[in-house]
Amino acid sequence: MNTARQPDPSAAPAPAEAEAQPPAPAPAPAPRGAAFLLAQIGAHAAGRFAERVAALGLTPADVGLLRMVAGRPGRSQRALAEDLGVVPSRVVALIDALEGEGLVERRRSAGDRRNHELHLTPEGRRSLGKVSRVAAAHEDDLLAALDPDGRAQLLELLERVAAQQELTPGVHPGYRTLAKPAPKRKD
Amino acid sequence: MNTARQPDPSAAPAPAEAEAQPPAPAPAPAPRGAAFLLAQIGAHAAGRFAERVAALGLTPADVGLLRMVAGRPGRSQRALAEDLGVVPSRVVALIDALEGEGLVERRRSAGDRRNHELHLTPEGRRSLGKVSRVAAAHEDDLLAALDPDGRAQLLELLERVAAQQELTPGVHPGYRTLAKPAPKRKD
DNA sequence: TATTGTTATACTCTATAACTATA
DNA sequence: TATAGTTATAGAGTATAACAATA
Repeated sequence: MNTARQPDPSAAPAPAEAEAQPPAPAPAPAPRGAAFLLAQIGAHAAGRFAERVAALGLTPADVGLLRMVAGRPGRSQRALAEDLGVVPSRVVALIDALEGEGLVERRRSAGDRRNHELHLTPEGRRSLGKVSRVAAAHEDDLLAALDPDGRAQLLELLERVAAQQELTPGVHPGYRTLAKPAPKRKD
Repeated sequence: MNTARQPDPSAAPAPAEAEAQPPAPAPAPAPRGAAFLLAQIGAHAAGRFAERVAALGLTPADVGLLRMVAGRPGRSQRALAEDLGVVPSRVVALIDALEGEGLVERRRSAGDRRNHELHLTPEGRRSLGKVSRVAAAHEDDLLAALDPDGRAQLLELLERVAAQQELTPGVHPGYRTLAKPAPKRKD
C-alpha cells in the first residue's frame, strides 16, 4: 500500500486560453468552504480506506458490519438493517459474503426460529484486528499534515459537528442509499 | 428541505447478550478517530448538499461541472474529463444533461473542428448563482455547532490536510470511480 | 495514423416486491 | 394475520470498447 498519493491533474495554470475572457481575477467559483472540504476530504479518506481494506479482502461496508456484529453479538439481521438504514435484503447479501469467507456466522435463534443471530467467528475477530491496525495507519497518513495538537483540535471540532448533526456514532451514511442520485431529468 | 435530521437508531445499550462475552466494557470497536469522522461527516455533508441542489434540478456532479465550465469557459470535453479524472464518455452524458436543460452550450471550435468548446448560458450562470446561495446555507447549517472562531479553526485544519493529501482544489473525488467497490469475492 | 467526441454494450449495485418459514 | 429472512426482477449508473468525424 502506498501512502497518500492522488493522481494530480493539479489544474495546471492553463495558458490563459485567451478568447473573450478578461484577465479573470477570480475565474472559478471554486467552492472554498469548510463544507466542501469536509466532503472532499471525507470522500478521499473513504476511498483510501477502501483501498486499504481491499487488501484484506473486505469492503468498507463489510468492515462496518463486522464492527456492528462484534459490538453486539446475537443481533438479528432486521435489527442490523434498521441501524444501518438499509433494506433487509441488502443485509442478506452483505452477510452472505461475510459468511462465505467464514468471518460471520448465522445461528437460528432458539427462542424465535425465524431469527438469525449473528456472531463473529474466530477468524472474523482476527480480521477485525487487522482492520484496526489498518485503520490506525490510515488515520496517521491522512492527518500527516497535523501535529498531535492539531489532530486533537480537529477531532474535537469534528465531534461537535457530528453530535449537532445527530450522526449515529460508528455508522457511515454510505449505507443509506446516498442521497438519491437525482430528481430524474426531463429529457 | 429539513435541516439536519438523521434516523437515529441511537445504539441502545443492548442487553449484554450473555453467552461467551464478558461484561464487555467496550463492546463495540466503533471507529472513533478523526479519519472516520471525516468520512462520516463528509458523506453526510455530500448527501445533504445533494438534497439541496436536487431542489434546483441538479446533481452534485452537475454543480461541479458547471463550476469548472464557469471557471474556464471554452474548455474541451477531453480537458474536463482529465481534470475530473473520469472517462470522456461520462462527460458526454453529463454535458448532455446540462445542455438539455439549457445551462451549458457546446460550440464547435473554429480552430479544431473536432473540439467542443463549453460555455455557460445566461441561465447556467443564474443557476450557478442559486447554487452559491444554497451552498452558503448548507455550510451554515452543517457547522451550526461551531462559532465563527471554531469554524475558522476547522477550515484552517482542513486546508492543511487537503494540501498535504494533494487534493485538487474544487474537485470532489466522487467523480473518480470511488475506490473500486471491492476486489471481487471468491464465492 | 492520431485525436475528439459519440454510441453501444456489459456489468455492478441496489431497491422493490414476491415468496417461504415461522409465529 | 404478521414478521424474519430470502430470492427474483428491474432500474440506475458507469466503464469499455467500437465508431465517426476531423486532423
